[in-house]
Amino acid sequence: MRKPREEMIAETRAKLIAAGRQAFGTVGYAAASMDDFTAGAGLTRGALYHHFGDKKGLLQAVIQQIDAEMTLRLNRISAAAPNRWQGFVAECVAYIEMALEPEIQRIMFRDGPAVLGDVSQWPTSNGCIAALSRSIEQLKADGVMGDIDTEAAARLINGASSHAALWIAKSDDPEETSRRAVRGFRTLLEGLRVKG
Amino acid sequence: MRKPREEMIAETRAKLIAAGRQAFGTVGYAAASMDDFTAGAGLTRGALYHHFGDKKGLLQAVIQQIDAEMTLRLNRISAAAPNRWQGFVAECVAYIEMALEPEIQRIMFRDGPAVLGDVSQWPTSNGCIAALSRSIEQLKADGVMGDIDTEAAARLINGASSHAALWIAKSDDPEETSRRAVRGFRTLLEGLRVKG
DNA sequence: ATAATTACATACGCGGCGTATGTTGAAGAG
DNA sequence: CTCTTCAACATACGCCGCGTATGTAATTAT
Repeated sequence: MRKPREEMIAETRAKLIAAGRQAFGTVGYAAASMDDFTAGAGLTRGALYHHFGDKKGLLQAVIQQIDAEMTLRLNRISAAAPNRWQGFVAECVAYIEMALEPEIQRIMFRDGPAVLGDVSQWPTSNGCIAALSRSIEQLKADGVMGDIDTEAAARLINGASSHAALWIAKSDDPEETSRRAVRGFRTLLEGLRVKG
Repeated sequence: MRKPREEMIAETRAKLIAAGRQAFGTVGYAAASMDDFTAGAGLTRGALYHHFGDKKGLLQAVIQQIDAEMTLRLNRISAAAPNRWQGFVAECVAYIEMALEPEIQRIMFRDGPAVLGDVSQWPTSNGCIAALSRSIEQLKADGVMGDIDTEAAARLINGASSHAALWIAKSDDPEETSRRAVRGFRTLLEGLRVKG
């Protein structure tokens, strides 16, 4: 073997991130015992502190990983749409629906902001905001969307989406609530569209 | 004195809520030591557990108090506007600006949801959502706002507002960012208005 | 070959939380 | 008026989790 060393290290890091992600996503950040989930990965807290500095550092790494996955999914969805506007709407709807997944919801929309502050401000993990901004910029260039500050629009839409997801997830009838939220959201977006 | 007993009890409760509110609003919920801030109020953790059950119970009481204050402020603002639509917009803008206040931001938009789950779902502290919903309902009845699910609209707007506030608060130039956010927000609301 | 650094594990102390157990003073019964 | 009872707290104790300091084995550098 050429580089067993670096591979082992990368593997250790990956194990810790996976273990933390699992724990944070289920019991939540505060209730996740470092002793417990590192032991579950066959390691100790020593490894965690060595690689990530502290508990927050691991959370940051987990968020970065999830954000990358979300960004990839969003890009694929918008690319698959027949035109830019529909791609944009699909992207937003997908964002709401992703926020329904318990792991994403808990880590990205709850504990993340609470522990690290506004996550979208972190330069390492603003992939989703950036993806939304790109879509909006293109729509404005195409004349499909009216005059609105790009970043402001991206953040307002981001906020509406994540809150909508929380609303859906906590409701008694998530399916029905999801339909209501998505319909309202489409109406909201339609208001930004230039009428032809 | 007629009822010194109940007054003392209410005073104790008020002291605990005030102390917790101060601590939660500055150092945050997780870092707030119950021993410390109860001692600051001349009490002990025993009083806290007696009245509120646990730390989360106190947070809930604090949130309820703040929510009542916010609701009152929002109602006054919308009532002071020349017409319903302007009152509604002013209400939304005020909501953004309230979310700029550190105490409100920290407790209502960060630690609250992280610890208790979606706060707007709590029957005791959904005053702001209810206020928004009432305004929207009236606008729809007046024919000023188009067809959109009332609660969905309220929650989407609520989410956009709170996220906008986070964005503003964390930015390098809050004044400028605030202007951008409010402008974008007005554009967003304008899209929901029935054109005449 | 030895020195130095990396990648972890182990050990220790501290602080915070929850509970179990007092203690005091006020309300109600006789 | 006295005794009982219960509410409104304070005190005491133990557990758990975090952070750090230290130890150790393996790899790399010289």
